[in-house]
Amino acid sequence: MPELPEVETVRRGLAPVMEGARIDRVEQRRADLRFPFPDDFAGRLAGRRVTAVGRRAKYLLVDLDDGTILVMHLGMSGRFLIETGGQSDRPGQFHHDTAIASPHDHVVIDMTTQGGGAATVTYNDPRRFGFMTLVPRSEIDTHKLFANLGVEPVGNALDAGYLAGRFAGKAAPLKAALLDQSIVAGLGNIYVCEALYRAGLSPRRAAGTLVTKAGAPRVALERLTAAVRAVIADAIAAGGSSLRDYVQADGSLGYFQHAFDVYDREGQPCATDGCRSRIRRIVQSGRSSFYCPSCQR
DNA sequence: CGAATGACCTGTGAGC
DNA sequence: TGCTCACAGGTCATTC
Repeated sequence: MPELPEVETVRRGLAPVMEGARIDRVEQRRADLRFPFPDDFAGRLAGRRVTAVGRRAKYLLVDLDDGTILVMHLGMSGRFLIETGGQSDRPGQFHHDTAIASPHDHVVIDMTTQGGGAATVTYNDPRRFGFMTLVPRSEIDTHKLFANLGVEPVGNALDAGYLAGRFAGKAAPLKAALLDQSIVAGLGNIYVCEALYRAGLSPRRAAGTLVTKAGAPRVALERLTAAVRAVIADAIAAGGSSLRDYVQADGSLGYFQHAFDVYDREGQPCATDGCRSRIRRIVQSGRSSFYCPSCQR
């Protein structure tokens, strides 16, 4: 899936089209994605005006003028196609009405933008691990999906002291601890691998070893905190990573994948100057971890 | 309780 | 060329 930087990139693509727009019609083409849609999903959206497009962790939050929030998650393969004023971001597709529908276009949202033009946003998701639901604004922090989310890796909430508190006594490997959305919200497999490389820490190292007996962050944890923040910031600045399924909401390609040091680079030379090792792949919690056995301890 | 595993889906690329 | 297999950005339920 899109991890946090990709979701943030999608948010930035959707916001200028959706904010201030009126939803004219929603076509829901199947009863469920990962979860069933709420009852009368399309009906509840029709006629609503969008007041803001936000993000929390990997969730997109579309604020509506009736006090509800359309919550959308992209799963592993979700993406949006945006068409405005006859322009489409799907290659070869010029207008919604004449497009050859993809079998994986699951939700089509027709809108009138703030400027008065027509716009269509189509949600496409081959694997259907994504979902959409509606949550009252007043419940957004206590809702099951959000109540246990950890801090955002951007902004000031993530610091070494916080991570020390969460890692203390943990036997779980750093890879698992960083993927845990209740600790840091929004990290995924790619950026955890990259952050651990930048911090010079093995994905297998126990999280608790980065904390002193007194509960303070060790220097390595300071490095890791900075690495997480930096890799996420760099990826957002690059417009995310475009892998198999993921393209920016405007159809252009993010380019952070060219900046990967370790992810999907098994057998290739380590990028560190003077290091003669090759990147190794291991499986942890059923996911691939890529790392340099020399630089990461 | 924490940690590991399988399940949910389809598509793609590698290897034979 | 066509087949089979491993694997893919994420979570969630189940099991130890």
